[in-house]
Amino acid sequence: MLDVRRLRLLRELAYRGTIAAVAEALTFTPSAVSQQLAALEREAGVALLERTGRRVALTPAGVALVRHAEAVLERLEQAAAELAAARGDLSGTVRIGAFPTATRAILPSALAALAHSHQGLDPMVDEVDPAEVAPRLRAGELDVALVHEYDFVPAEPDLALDAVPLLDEPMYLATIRPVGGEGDAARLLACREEPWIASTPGTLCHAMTVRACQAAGFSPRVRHHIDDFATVLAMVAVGQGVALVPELGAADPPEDVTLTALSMRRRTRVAFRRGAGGHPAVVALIAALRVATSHVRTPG
Amino acid sequence: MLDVRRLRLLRELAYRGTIAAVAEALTFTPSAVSQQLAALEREAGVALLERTGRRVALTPAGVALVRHAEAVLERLEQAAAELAAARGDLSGTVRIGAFPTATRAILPSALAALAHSHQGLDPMVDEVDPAEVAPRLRAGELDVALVHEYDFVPAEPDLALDAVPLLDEPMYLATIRPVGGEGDAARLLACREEPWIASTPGTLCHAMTVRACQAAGFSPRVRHHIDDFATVLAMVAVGQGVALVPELGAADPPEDVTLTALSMRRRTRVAFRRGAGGHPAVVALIAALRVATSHVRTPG
DNA sequence: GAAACCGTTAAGGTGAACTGATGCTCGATG
DNA sequence: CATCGAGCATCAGTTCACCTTAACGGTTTC
Repeated sequence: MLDVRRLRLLRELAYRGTIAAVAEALTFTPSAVSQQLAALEREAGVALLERTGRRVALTPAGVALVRHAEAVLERLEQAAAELAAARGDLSGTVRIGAFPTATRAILPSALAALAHSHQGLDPMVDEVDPAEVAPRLRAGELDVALVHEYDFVPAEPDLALDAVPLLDEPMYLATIRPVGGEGDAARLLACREEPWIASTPGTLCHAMTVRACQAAGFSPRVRHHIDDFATVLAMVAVGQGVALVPELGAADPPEDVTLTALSMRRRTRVAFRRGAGGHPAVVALIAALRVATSHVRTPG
Repeated sequence: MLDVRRLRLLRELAYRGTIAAVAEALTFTPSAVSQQLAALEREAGVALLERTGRRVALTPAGVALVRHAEAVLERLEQAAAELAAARGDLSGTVRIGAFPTATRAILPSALAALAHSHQGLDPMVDEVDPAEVAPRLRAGELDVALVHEYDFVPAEPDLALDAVPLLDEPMYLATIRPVGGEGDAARLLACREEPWIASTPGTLCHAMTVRACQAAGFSPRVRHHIDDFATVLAMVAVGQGVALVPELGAADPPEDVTLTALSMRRRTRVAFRRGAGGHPAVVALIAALRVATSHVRTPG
């Protein structure tokens, strides 16, 4: 019988591309991963890995096997979720991953709601880099994660993960003076000469600002890199530049700031391992998130 | 992550009902099975087994978990089948289980066809007790098996196994003198005073004869217990009794024997582990069986 | 009431799997 | 072209999980 632990290594290899990365993700040494994959290959009787240069790639047979691995792992996840539901007590730790912006804007009230509805549940928040969310969910280091998806910055689908929509907010253009024009492009173009305030380079929010401006036909001159939208608005208020902020980041804006609604939107989703959607802790957390965001949520 | 090997033990327990039987089926000691199931239960956090007297029974949570185990094992079987197909060479051993009657009547020509079409394949036949077919298929000791199903003796469905129909033959009443009457019941009743020749008690074929007569309204007086239908016909020919034989057992009957076709039938199916239907060796063997039985097969 | 059966527990041995070290190949860099 | 680093494979050593043996307690049956 094929060893599921080894299949898990193979799946991880399909996502990460190198044995070293797999080893780091699952806290093994590369040696162990190499040995186990070699054993899997021997057992399979077919070449699953192809040594190309100093990397390894999956053969077609390897890719096919990964699909089966996904299915098996999903079903095991379902089984675990059902056991947790049968356990009933709903205690234990839920590990939540979130970007800094989501942490500040959504999680506090969600955790309050969760504490109220499920006292036994012990939430544990990890602020994680967006790129690390998917791997850490797969590896079981996180149970649920909040992920954003902007127009112009689509999230790539992950076969091992599932997600449900949570928020769908409009984006606002934050300026000092009212902005004229019709349509997103015209309004952004009206600010092409202004200095811009964006998030830290490398983040989704940063890419969102840059790409939106590029779609309007210009490259923004980014003066400040600030992640917290409240701070961003404060900077806008004192004339340091203009910025794009989502509705959740634009609550209670400074008086001097003008917010112009755009048609572009930010969608927030709750991601979890495929199969874990029935896990009572996941269900409870999603419910709490919905409660916490019910005043913002717009029908998507 | 739930351990699939342990889930396999749990599934086997669902079928067999005692830990000792599971241990024997999978060639472990009862101690090992007990320990592993205890570990699974600890891991699950829910009671999966209920100690009732000197036996154990599955709790509802245990039953639910078994369903997941079935699904996982089926998918692993599929993966293995796909790997075998990718391997392509189609070598190795196929273990075939069959009742004695099937062995004699079908397998020789099927194996000849297989040897012709797939030289690399190494068939290995095991004559097995009907009751042992399902467990040994599940345990991986057999890859395919021929199973019979008579009217009055339906086979019980097995969630872990799959099967395709192979044969659907009429049954014959073998006598010395022509039998009058219309309908199966009338014809059998005409022989109610005759001595009967049936198979060994405990076999399906034995049950078939007894139940058919009971359905006709009498209990047959069984004088001889003989499994081989050719021998049965020879006994009928010398006046030792009457018998029910399937078409495959009635090829080339002795001159003195009268065969009266009945409406009751015997269906033969090829069983294999769920998920293994795509395994090239299974595909090849089924094809060979169809070739070997094509002269008998009636549209079912 | 004895015997057979079944499941659990404790103790001990074995093998699988992981770590750490070493060597090799490939690719990038100056 | 030489050097360096990244990445994978292999080998030896160790640890730990799992299985077996042995012994015990409870239950059913004759």
